[in-house]
Amino acid sequence: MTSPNVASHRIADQLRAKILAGSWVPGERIRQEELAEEYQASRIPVREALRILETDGLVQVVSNQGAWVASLTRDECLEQYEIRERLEPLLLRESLANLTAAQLAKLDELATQMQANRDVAGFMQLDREFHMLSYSGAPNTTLKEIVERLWNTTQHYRRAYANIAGSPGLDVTHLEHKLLVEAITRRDSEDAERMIAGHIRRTRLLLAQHPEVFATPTA
Amino acid sequence: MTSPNVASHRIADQLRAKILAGSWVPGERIRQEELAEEYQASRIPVREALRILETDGLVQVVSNQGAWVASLTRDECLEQYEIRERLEPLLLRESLANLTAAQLAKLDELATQMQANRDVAGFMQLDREFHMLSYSGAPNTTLKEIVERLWNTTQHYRRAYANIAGSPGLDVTHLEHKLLVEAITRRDSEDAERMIAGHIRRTRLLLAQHPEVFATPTA
DNA sequence: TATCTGCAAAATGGATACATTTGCAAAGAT
DNA sequence: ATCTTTGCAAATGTATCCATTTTGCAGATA
Repeated sequence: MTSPNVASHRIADQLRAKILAGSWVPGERIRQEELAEEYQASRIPVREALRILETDGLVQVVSNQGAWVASLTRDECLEQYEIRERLEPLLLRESLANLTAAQLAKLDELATQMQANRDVAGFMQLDREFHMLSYSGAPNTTLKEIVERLWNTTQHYRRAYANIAGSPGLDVTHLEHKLLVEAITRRDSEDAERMIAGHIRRTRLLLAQHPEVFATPTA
Repeated sequence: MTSPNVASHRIADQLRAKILAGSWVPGERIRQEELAEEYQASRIPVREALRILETDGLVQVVSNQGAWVASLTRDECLEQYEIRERLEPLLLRESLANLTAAQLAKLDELATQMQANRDVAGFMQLDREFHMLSYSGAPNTTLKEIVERLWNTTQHYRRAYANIAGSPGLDVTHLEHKLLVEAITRRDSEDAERMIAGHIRRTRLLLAQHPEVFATPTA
């Protein structure tokens, strides 16, 4: 429950958006006073916000040392993709039957938009909206939260890869999206499960081939 | 990284232990001032502690209303068991090859101890130690964290069921533990995966038959 | 009797000030 | 020259005080 009239939530929301958008990158130090000044508040709500974002998996807080934008090693990132390969098929299966015709149409529209879109920021947003919409029929609260958290923590590396691959590199991805929509529209849960697992798996294998995505900027 | 010389962590650690031990039950209101007085601190570190425990899934915090010990509906609890059915086999597989002979011996010893043990509190502790040890060979940090979180949030309902079932009701559980140890000792990952998935699944189906476990005490 | 209104008590949210810890840099010793 | 120690500056951790929100009850009204 995120209420915008509470400072800690406002700060958390804005910082979350900035991290997901890539304005803050993994490993970057977060100073409490800096944020406090930026958002015209004291350090107390800033600290609350950092804890909230820690729950989201976007920030790491260490006692007496401070906070950093959460970062993953290559192995950790690949591990999270393996987890997604196990969980998202389950989530999609639970969602499938409850998606409305309007939602199915919107899924197809999003897949088409993504294909036409040329910039990475647009792709990131549409891709996320597409997949989350495909899960929106599921009543599973915990599973949704876990999956969303995994999307959060891997978002930066997905973008880094998209930047490297470029638009032509995403052609297969767009095809997969179309096939996924088709399976979902047929309400074919087995096929849909296979598609989403394969979709995630292919991305994992591609990411594994690009260690430069996980290189630390400096240090 | 939990450092005991920071008040917020001390409070979080002790409250976590109390919740896991069952001294605080799901749905119970947590008042900041109460905790502050109990632990001889101001409300600031208490608030931090509540956020930390929220990350653990043990506490739910709502703006301007307060904090409660996290509680699950029947459906949510069963959902978490389904998630465990997908994730713990993966975790066990990753762990299997790296377990030492000494750890295998300890696993068998724990299974035997559990069988001999007659009180529920002892069972809860030994059972948790047993399964966590079986996963200790895995390098997967995120997966371990997710699984541990799921154990935390479902702990109360597992205990409630153990109390209802009583010692004789756990006979099959003990047998499953022995079979699991055997499969692990043979380094048979396929068999071990099947065993752990079935073990979790059976508990889920038993829990599903006991709605009284999820009854809210009052209100 | 049931419902609504409004005030007061209690609990949470936040700001300021102070305490403690950490890390780095410069000085000293081996 | 390298390693250790010491001390200071910067950042985090906590306490106290005040503001805001919520909640529950008392009283009025239909």
